[in-house]
Amino acid sequence: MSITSDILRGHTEAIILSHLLEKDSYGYQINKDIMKKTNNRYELKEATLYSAFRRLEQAGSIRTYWGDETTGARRRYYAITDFGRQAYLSYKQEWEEAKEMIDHLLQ
Amino acid sequence: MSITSDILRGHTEAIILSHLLEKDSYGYQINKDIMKKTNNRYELKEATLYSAFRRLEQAGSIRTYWGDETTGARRRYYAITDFGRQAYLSYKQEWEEAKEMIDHLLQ
DNA sequence: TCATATACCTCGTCTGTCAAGGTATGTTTT
DNA sequence: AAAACATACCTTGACAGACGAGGTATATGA
Repeated sequence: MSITSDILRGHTEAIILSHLLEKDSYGYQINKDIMKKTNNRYELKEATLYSAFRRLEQAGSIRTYWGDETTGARRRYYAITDFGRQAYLSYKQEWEEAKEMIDHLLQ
Repeated sequence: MSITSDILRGHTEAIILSHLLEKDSYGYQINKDIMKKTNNRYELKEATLYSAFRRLEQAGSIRTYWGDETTGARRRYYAITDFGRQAYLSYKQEWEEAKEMIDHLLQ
């Protein structure tokens, strides 16, 4: 596992929630968006993505529904819930605190 | 496992290296120093600390020696190597990049 | 027809963290 | 004198998130 992966560990759910704040989306699209947003420096692996979706749904942070595409592969959409919005804010604050702490510990 | 633990995951080695930049130290002291530095908001657990020491030594980032205390419990000191100093700088740069990336992904 | 892109998913492995346990020495409190 | 605490080291086994490797299905373009 690369250092980057370990540094990013634990942020997956927050990254997904942040993405869903704007609008509902589906796995494949979220993956592409994140790659684009980071200029291909970070690719959320599919297995990682789907296991995060499962955790988020179980926690009640997102809900899912099937898209009504009449052509192409079916899409499973994800929507953030009110609980998810709160979780996102909580994550974000934790990140701000952790960031400060790590900065301090690394001088 | 708390969210904080997962966010901090992967920083342990860098935190230790940063600490050893100033002066040689030993496990118990490093642990106390980190707690103090973070106002008790973060405690590096002993098992985590010692497994990090093992990885760092195996990688050649630190070397160890026994202290010459004539009283009290013996202390195993750790010293950063030149390779470790490079590793530290590498970590730090990765952290700066990751930080920017996460900030961007969380908006 | 075959490759590629879109779109979903699962299984098993790896690795850092940590709870729980242990050993030993010295000091302070009861 | 005994018990509790602080200092100091260490190991084992389990957990959980990340991910490599594999799978399924639909549509399009060469």
